[in-house]
Amino acid sequence: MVTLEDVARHAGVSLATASRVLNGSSRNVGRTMRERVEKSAAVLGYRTNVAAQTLARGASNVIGLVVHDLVDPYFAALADGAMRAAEAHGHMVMVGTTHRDPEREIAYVSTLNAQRVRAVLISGSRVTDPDVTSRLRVELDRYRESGGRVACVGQDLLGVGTIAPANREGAAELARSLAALGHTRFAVLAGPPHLITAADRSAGFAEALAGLGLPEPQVIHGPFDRDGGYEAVQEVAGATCVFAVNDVMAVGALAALRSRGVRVPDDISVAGFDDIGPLRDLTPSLTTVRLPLAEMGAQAVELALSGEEGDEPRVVPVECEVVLRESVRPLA
Amino acid sequence: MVTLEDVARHAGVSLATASRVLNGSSRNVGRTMRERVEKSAAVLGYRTNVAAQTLARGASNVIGLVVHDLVDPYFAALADGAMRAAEAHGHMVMVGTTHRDPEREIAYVSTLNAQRVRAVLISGSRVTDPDVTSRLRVELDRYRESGGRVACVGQDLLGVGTIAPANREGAAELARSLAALGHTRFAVLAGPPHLITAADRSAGFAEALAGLGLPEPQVIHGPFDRDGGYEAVQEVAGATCVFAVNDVMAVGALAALRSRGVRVPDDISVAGFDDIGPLRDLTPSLTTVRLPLAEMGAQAVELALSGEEGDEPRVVPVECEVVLRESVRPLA
DNA sequence: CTGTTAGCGCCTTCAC
DNA sequence: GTGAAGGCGCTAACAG
Repeated sequence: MVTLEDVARHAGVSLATASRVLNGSSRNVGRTMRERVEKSAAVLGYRTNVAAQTLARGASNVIGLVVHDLVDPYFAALADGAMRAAEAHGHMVMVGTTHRDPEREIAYVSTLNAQRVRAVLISGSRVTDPDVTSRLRVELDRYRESGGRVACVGQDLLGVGTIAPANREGAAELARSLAALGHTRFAVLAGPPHLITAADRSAGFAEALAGLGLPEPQVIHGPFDRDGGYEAVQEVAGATCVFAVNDVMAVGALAALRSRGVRVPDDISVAGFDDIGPLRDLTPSLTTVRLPLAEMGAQAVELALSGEEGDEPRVVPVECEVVLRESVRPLA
Repeated sequence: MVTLEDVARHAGVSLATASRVLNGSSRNVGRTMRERVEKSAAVLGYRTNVAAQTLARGASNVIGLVVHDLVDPYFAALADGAMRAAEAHGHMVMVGTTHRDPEREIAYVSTLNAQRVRAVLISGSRVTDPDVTSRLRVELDRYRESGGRVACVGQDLLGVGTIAPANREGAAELARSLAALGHTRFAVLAGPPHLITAADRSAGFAEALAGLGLPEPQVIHGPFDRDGGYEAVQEVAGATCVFAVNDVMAVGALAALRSRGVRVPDDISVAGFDDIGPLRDLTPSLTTVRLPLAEMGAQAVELALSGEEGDEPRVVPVECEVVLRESVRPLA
């Protein structure tokens, strides 16, 4: 293993000088020495030992990202955006997948703290259980006390900078668009009650309907994934339009309806939420609420990295946009 | 920032003892001291400084994963499998996304080397350009010389342990299955010529047709992504069955056909390759060749971590399985 | 079983 | 502009 010292010796300069030219210091080094060092480094095949650098500097150049499930295109898109932004700052991204277990979210923050990552990004819905939320907060606070930066994508419940999608408003807007098409009887595939994102979308939708004087939607709970949508839609009764609180569930719903010979949108309309890229080519194409996922990931990086140590955490609202597509049709 | 020394002092023991109880050492420590240390650590909120640990141990506990594009479900699934396996070993995963630029693959290996990661996983198709391949090899060799482990998912061209999907055979098998259904005139959406995965699948398909005495397929090159499939399929002329060398391209092809009012499978059959999970609910459901993506990711981790320093690199073949679904229909 | 003591590789003030 | 030297937090011999 080639060390800085090897390079310095080979170049006939001091360790300090070698350090200054090889690892971005603000100090100036003379042309001659600089070139000698660079050449020696190249010849010997020197690679900075980031661990040593991190130890000496007290700050690393990696960003930790905690997601629920990388296979879910929602998080893949978020991660992609975060990685692009991180790279622009010269950082790498370390990913932790909780597979939807909130306890592992806490464990990851601890692990990332141990890694002394530059920043931690928490993404995905918060849960209603105040106990896990507060334990996560404790862990995050501990991390921040030692200089760590944190940002969250989702609900502003952690006392940290947050990229906050307008789930409630987006769902409400969707409800109004759907109602404008003549629908009055709705069903909501609402996901699990303990997931706040799901609950917000469901509530926003219902509130908008109430605001229009329409009857309450039929609310069906279930898992937040494809199979959850598949199962939940079986219980729909009497609705002309189904709102799945995320696109992945909507896909499951479409599959279930198709398998039962129910035509979408002829027999029933379906809408989702998120506007997942890889799902754009579904047939029928899915009416949904678009969230700029990649951007949100990038924003989270910027938010975490920006600002001073003691700043009040900022909350950055993210607007959604209703996208009407084939899976919904106007009611005669 | 609480250090091991703080904990040791607080517990009234030596640094060594504290280290032994807190950071998995094989050495034994007496009940009393052990408990005192654990309590102090908890009270003070101690978190191991992994950078210091890595420096002292000369080995980190993170695994580097290089992918082409995380948003591509192929890589998301691979990454998921790798992360699960890594976690079983107590490792975390750092992801680098090349966005399909081979140069960045090389750069990432260098960066991951600097991080002194425990292992590097290279995934995604190799390219035909011998220059970039050899430069990547040089970088990998440098890393391995300093004790790094490497595994590759794809073609065995890097001189490292490799998880090698049977692209050629899988495509050949698919060709035979399709031919058995009565198809004789095929088109292949072949992706870019420089991507070996694409080339292998295309070649395997053509060879199998030749072996059956069938005419050569129409081969259409283009990008390896959704839009590539969309564009390429427009040039298809006279085929009754189209083979897109990956599922994502097949989705693009389906979209293009639909937009032109061409019905699948009634007017033309379409097949893909990979069996991407989130695409299973497409209509019509996609005939494809299944690859156990998550498993492959996990296998890559095991392969990289296993074996002795100087072992001959192993090549682990991965079999594919043809999955016939609705997008293909027997020819009258 | 427990403590002492060198480093691990690099950064960074402080002199020159 | 350049060099010398202490220290970042932890581990792993080596003694006791």
